[in-house]
Amino acid sequence: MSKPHQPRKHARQARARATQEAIVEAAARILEADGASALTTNRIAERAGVSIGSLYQYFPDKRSVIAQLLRRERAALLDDVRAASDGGGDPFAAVGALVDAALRHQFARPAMAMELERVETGLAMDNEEIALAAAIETAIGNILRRLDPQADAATARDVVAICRAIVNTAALAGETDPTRIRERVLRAVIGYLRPPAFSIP
Amino acid sequence: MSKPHQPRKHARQARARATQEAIVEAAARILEADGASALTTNRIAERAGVSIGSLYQYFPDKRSVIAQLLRRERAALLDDVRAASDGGGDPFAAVGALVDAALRHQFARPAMAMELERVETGLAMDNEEIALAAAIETAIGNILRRLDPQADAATARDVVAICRAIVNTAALAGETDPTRIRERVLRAVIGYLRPPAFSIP
DNA sequence: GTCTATATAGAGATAGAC
DNA sequence: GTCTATCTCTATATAGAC
Repeated sequence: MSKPHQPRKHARQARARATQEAIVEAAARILEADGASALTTNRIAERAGVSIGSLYQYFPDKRSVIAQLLRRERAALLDDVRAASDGGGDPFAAVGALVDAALRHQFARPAMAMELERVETGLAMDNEEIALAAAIETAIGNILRRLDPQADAATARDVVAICRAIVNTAALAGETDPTRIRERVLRAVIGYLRPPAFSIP
Repeated sequence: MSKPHQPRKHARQARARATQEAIVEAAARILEADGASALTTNRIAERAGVSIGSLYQYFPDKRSVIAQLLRRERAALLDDVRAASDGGGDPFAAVGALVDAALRHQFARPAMAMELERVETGLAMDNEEIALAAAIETAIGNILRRLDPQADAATARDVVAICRAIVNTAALAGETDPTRIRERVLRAVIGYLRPPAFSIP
């Protein structure tokens, strides 16, 4: 059998996927290194090693590049959260695993996560993003209800918000020790979930 | 004595101050109504009822308009926090007053506060802003130490972050009842401050 | 001192050669 | 399919009349 000189269809598709992923990852790296204001289509193309024309071959506009990065990150978080909810029966351990997932997600690339959040707020969510966000909220709610039977959608949102806020603030202030931050996040989350025994004035 | 037909110096200064304030408030209203991406110098001038040329008579560049808005908001928060720390001896009441101050600040104009935060992150702080932020942190730390003697700068940052995060998330999700939100913020903050009696896994 | 008109720069996006 | 060159738009900021 001679060497085929025309790539098969799925080989081309694989190459196309790789290029798409390179573009998305280039956007991630720019966010990480230089922030949201540096995220221009020309820079994305340059960093991805393709021309601006090629970028627009793969994505209809800038927004869709960011949207795909968002989907990628959210899908990874969803996987992590679901894995956390599989862990055994101890409710405290489950919440601990949930916090770990959130921290891992936020701490893997803290600057990127922060800048992506900033960009996200200015973007309308499409259907797939809404579905992912809802799935994450549901999965988190399932875990939280093991500790706090009244936990609802607002509870899940608050817990995510607390995790993000403490990690982002710590990262901005130059903290780098995840265990110290984990301890603080857990205190806030557990305290939030279990109504304190003392009275609130 | 005839009607003076030339304004005195401090009258001119007062007019100038009023124009400056009108420009800053116009920026605030644009953030509130249309978000950070709509905050252009032309729109600020238009909304303030002056021409773009006049805006640049009062501010050297766009950044300094935003900076003055930031200073205005931070100074107001500092006043509120200091007032909260004056209240009597009960540490829980003091923390409650602190949370109320933060909520009042964030809830007075939630959309504006959120968008201003977004803009802020992309801006380098000047000396006056750094001083204000430090003063706020110190004042909060003084209150927190009444409940938690180990409270340090990171503690104060975390508490502010928790307040902001829960309020912003709630506002984004369409919640409007401040008392419900206050209860959740207090649970998270008090839980964060007092190490729980049960063990953390 | 306030305006209109405009210079300048950089963004997103497209056209058309190869 | 990928590139270079470029269009178009909109932003910040300035110039110069009044």
